[in-house]
Amino acid sequence: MYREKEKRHQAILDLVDRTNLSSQEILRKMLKTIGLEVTQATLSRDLKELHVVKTIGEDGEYKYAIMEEISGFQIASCDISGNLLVLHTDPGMAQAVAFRVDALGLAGILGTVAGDDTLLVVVAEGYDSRKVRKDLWQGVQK
Amino acid sequence: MYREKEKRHQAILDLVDRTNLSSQEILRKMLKTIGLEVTQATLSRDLKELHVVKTIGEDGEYKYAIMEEISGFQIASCDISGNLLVLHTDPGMAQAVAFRVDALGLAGILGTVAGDDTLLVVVAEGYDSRKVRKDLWQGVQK
DNA sequence: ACAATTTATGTATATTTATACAAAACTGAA
DNA sequence: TTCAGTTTTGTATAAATATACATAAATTGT
Repeated sequence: MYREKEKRHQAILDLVDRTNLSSQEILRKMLKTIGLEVTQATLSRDLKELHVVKTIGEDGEYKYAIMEEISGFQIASCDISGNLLVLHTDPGMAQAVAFRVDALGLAGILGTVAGDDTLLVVVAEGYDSRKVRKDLWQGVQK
Repeated sequence: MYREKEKRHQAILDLVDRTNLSSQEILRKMLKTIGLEVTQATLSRDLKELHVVKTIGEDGEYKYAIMEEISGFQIASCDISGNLLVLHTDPGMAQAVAFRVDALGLAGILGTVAGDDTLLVVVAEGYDSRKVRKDLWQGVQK
């Protein structure tokens, strides 16, 4: 069941990113439609872990959003080793950062694997890791 | 009484910035100690206006904080006219930005006056407005 | 495989936050 | 000043969120 949580976390980040969620109850229903059934209590805990917060949108309405630091500032370092980028993040933030990186859809990135505070980014063959890092960094800054 | 609200908003931003507020009730009590008595309901509305959100701190505990965009991203423009900087912000954000600017404590800045979405920054004599703008911008990013 | 430990989740509920509504305070114009 | 319109606030309460506690599931070490 440990995998369920991860999957759900991904789905949550995804939904938070793409839609305007105004309450955990709505999020719960959305998750239900994709076969992920949990209670509001669990979502409260998930959101806390994921650093997703209830913000005020441009329209003045409440809306859940990923905390801004995630998109850039919470990356502590980004080193290169061959065709791998090794990113260190604040504790527990690797998943969220990975999500952001994936969302960039950079051609030079084959995929990511995230642990708790470390993240591996696999650079595609024929791409310069240094260049990819630069693109990643730029893209991730908002 | 219109002035009370402004004063309170300043105080709120100040407290949010300096202390770890975990609930509106605590904020209410703090404000009370400095002679500002309002109900939780009013604070809920204040925080919405000020774009102050309940985030998760580094220690994993809940904590109110000014939304990050405020510190930089919500500045739409920053023009120079003589010894004045004229900043335009998103609607209702001028106060919050002014607070941030004041907090920088830059020697080249005499003071700020904020409306709703516009903010005047008075540059001290003997300082280059262009340089001050640069410092302000830099300081406000983060 | 088993026991011990850790992690995840639901249930029930406490706590916290948002808001409908009414009243009060303020504003601008005549 | 007085009136009409606007804004702010409190009260009461609805709505939303967090968590104590119990249990189940997963993990670890043997």
